[in-house]
Amino acid sequence: MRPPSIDSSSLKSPTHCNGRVLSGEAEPGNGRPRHLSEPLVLKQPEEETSALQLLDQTPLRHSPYIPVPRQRKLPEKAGIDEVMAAAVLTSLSTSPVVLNNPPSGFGAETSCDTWKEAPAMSSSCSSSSNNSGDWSWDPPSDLSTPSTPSPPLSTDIATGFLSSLQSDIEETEATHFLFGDPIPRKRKNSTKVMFKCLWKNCGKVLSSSSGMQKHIRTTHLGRKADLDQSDGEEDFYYTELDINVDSLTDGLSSLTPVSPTSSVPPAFPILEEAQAVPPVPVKPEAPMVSPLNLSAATTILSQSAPTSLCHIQTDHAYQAMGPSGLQADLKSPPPGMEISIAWQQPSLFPPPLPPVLFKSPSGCLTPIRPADVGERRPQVSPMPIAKGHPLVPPSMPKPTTGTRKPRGEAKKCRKVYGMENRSMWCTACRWKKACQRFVD
DNA sequence: CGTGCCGGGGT
DNA sequence: ACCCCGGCACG
Ligand SMILES: [Zn+2]
Repeated sequence: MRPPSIDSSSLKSPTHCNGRVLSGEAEPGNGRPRHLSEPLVLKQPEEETSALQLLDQTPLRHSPYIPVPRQRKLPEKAGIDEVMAAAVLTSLSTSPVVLNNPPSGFGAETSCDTWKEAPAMSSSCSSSSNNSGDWSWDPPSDLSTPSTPSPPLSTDIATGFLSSLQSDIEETEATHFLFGDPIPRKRKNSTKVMFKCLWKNCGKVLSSSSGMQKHIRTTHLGRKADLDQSDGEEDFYYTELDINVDSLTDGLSSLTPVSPTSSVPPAFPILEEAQAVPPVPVKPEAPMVSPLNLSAATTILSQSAPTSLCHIQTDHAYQAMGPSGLQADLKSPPPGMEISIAWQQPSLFPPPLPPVLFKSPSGCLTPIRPADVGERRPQVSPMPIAKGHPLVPPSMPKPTTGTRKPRGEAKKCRKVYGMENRSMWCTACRWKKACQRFVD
């Protein structure tokens, strides 16, 4: 259509004379990451090393025992539990603090976000080759958080959600690792749900969760029978079984692997009204039953590690992805050695700000983005399908004021380097995308 | 009004 | 895939 003018085309020469003229002062003439051969590059190893050291400080060797329900032993392998705990602990300690929840810390909402960001998170946590996101924080071959396979555990994790959305980080975690996603919910078919008691020598099976809870409460926890309140603690002691009435699959139903086709991302039916286990089950008369107190601990645990157990965030996936392979070292870390953080910067870097670890207002370090609650403004509708109800038409819908996007408060490349040095920005910033270097 | 970045567009 | 920018929410 438009007759191309020679001028413009020549100016725009896509080959190497990129159009970015401004900010050319400090630049050799063009290309942004063109300083590979500069002596500065030598500095890189050092930075890296220090970073590594920093990491090393984590209590990796002796996991100090975690305040975990002692009674809470599942049918088998306490060993795995330990491993799990260790893993969790490790992750936790590696990432100093992850709970930096802005004002609105809601249950359902949170999980909603979780699912959304979950993929990204898991990718940087344990997954190996999952670059689903456009510019997901590309995780180097990161091998930590061994997704310990645990048959029985997984069984109940598959459904654990239904009972308590935030029952236990362990389970939730495992779920995420196993599926890398939200979990499809349950069979839509003619599947009957049963609840099986996991207590030591009790294989009781009931058809209602409330019944099961009651059973556990009274029979195993030795609680008052009349007490209707459930602490959510019971959830740990029973599991849910899907009995396929249709094809009579029977058996254990095991978990139904998420089918790629029907992932139904948004549908997160967590409506724990049945026993609305509050975040802090501080019932007015809680005796001092040991197993119960744990519930508190558990809760805390799950809070302190909300969805994001990642550690260290390598910088921009963008430039790192470059064919030049700047991140050579994260290729194959020596066996036994995990965490091979290799944050790098193409080159020159009179760092106005150290790129790893950022501290949040609360004074804690925030290694990686919380994988949720951080952004996403149009998340809205904590409650799905609000079927046309003449009542309360414009009540909940608080588009702007209600659902405010916190927007991280860390200075990003733009501000740090300024418009002048735009070439120093991380790729994401240059493209007006979520900053990768100074992630919240 | 600057900043951060989503969504969408161009190549 | 790379790159850019309109436009908007947030401060
Ligand atoms: Zn940036």
